[in-house]
Amino acid sequence: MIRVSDPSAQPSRAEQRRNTEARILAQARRLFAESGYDRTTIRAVAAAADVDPGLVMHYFGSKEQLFTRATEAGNPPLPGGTADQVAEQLLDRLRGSLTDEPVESLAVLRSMLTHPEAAHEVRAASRVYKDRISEAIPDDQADLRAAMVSAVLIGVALGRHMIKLDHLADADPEQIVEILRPAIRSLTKADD
Amino acid sequence: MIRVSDPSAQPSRAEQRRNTEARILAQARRLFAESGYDRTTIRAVAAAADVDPGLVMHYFGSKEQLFTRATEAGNPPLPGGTADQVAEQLLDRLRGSLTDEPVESLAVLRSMLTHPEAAHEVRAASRVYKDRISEAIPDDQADLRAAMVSAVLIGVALGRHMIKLDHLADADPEQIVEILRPAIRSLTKADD
DNA sequence: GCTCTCAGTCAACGTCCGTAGAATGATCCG
DNA sequence: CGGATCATTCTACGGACGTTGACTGAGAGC
Repeated sequence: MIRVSDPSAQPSRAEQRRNTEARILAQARRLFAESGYDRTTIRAVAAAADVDPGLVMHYFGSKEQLFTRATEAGNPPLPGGTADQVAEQLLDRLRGSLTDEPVESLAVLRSMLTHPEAAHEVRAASRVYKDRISEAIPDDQADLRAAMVSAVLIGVALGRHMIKLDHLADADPEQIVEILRPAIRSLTKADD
Repeated sequence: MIRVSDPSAQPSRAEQRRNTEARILAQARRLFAESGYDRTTIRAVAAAADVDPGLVMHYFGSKEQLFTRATEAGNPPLPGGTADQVAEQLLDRLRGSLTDEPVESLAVLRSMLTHPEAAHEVRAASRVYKDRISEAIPDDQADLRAAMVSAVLIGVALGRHMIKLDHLADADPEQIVEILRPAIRSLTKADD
């Protein structure tokens, strides 16, 4: 009997550990996204994962490292291209984040104003955009424009998912994208 | 001798209380803006104001009420007008917030992702914008567009003051306003 | 001058937190 | 079968927090 490939078999010890670890990580992501770093306690994560708090420490070392593990995912880099192509790629990203909310991103966003490491991750993610945008628009303002694109996208995601601004929280994602398209295009174009 | 009008006189008891209260409020604003609601402790505020923690409770009742008092200020309502006029008023507001950072607003912004009441205050402030924008553009998308304007402005303020995005954190305010103008105008215009 | 008021201090409470370390018991391997 | 390994739990420490209530002492009003 081959344990690894038999789904009906009882899990091996290694499997069980992976399962437990994954369960803890999933609950950690959820709680970090809902409540942010400070208000999420290791005890609460452990309870949600039906596990002892000590086990969370045993596996992840500290709350800080748990947060790091829970939020590491990395948005894939943009393909790049012309200014208009980049703008459209950014709008695609936005559309995605408006519908199926990636929970790792929400955990980072929720904590970025009070937890320095979360803010650092946001800055790092923003640089990914910057590089593509700066390539596409050969302007001496390109870097600033790129940063403002990030700021705008962050603002819209925040307004929808966390602050829950009236009319934005429950609007049709496609409509949001349509309204925002000219704004993004104006930011990713040199001069005016 | 008229106590009230003589600045060299020792402060009356009432004056002294007002001074102390103001000192506590100023430090509370500063710390809430720097660290957010959760990470700001009453003990820290009291220490910064050179006062006993019990006194803060005595004057403000609770940490929650201290936060409310520290963040109440209210941005004045927009004058209103045509779509382009409203857009220009919004950009003026932005320019202001990019330079002399009103500390009450920063306290609210810093806490809005983790403290429900702060988020509520942001939603309330956003409605002020919404009303003027909706007046200016007779579109059935007006409410959504207004919310997105708020989201964009919040995103830029956040990116500059709190996340400190590269190139945005130390850019010239006027340049930011210029770059953002077409984007805001595209949002405050019906159709496209 | 004698109360009364009130700004301000002090010490303590109960609670919750992150974390440490010993204990337990099932599983793995030789 | 027997010992090593390791997933998991239990108990507890030390510190920080919001909040409370008793206390002190200087000014205000009569």
